[in-house]
Amino acid sequence: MASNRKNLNSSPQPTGAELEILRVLWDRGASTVREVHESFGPKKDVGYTTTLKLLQRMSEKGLVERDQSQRSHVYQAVLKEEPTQRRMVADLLAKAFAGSTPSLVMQALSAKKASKAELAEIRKLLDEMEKGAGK
Amino acid sequence: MASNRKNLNSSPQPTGAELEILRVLWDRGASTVREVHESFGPKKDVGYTTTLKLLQRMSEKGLVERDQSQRSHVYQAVLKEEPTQRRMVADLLAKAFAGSTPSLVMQALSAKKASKAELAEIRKLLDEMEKGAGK
DNA sequence: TCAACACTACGACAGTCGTCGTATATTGAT
DNA sequence: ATCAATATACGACGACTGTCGTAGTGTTGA
Repeated sequence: MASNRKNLNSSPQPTGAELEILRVLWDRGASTVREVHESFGPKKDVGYTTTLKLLQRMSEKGLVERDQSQRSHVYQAVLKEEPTQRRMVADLLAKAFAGSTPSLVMQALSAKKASKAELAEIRKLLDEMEKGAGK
Repeated sequence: MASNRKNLNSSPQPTGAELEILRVLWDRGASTVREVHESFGPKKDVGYTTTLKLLQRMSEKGLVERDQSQRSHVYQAVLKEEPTQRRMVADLLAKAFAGSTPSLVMQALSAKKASKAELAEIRKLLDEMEKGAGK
């Protein structure tokens, strides 16, 4: 029996709801369930125990880590922001864009028009990229 | 009763497996189940009826359309490639990147290094973008 | 001290996903 | 006419998701 052939080594690709929670954890750092839950504000109208359950399951999966030393457990992200984003964008790139980065960038830009400052930032990225990518 | 509040108007966000099928349909145009199935090749080792079922469900959801006039039904994508890609990248942008397009572009570039030609193509995109986005 | 409150644990549920197995119908060649 | 090959239809299953309800337990202020 060669193992469960499902995750375990290759990171677990967070689901939509999990991602929303990770965003909060990435933005505010280690937080209690209550803090995560409240930072969803009036949008995302969902029960407290839902957030709790999600966090507990994420903990089992190893997406977050929890400190149980206080009465209110404190959770923090295990998955790091950039690598996680990279994995997800790479996945989308492969699955939906047949690997074409320019297509993806194009749709990203047309989906949400970037400010001048952002465009400049991207240009700078390209410069650095080109330097590195000699060939 | 104000409707089911679940899809119906806003397109259904294809799942991973559905996306793989859409890719085939986008690339080769209308195809039979067999054609779709075979174009997965030896990778994606899955039964024929799985592909069939997927296509049937996609048809129910309105993601694809089928022509039953032949014995082998012919399926074609209803969802158009670019708008679908745009929706998905917009979604990822919001959920995982807190709306920062430069971050997304950065991770896209570092996930799969682009060729010089591709970098040039992206640059061109930026030029056009900047022209349009006067402010 | 004790009632109101805050937290976690746990189980449940309906819906979706990807995957098949099996039944049935159609076709084409022998 | 029959048989093997090929299609579709359909139901099922286990896993996973997002969502709660409820029970139990610790905390605290009047």
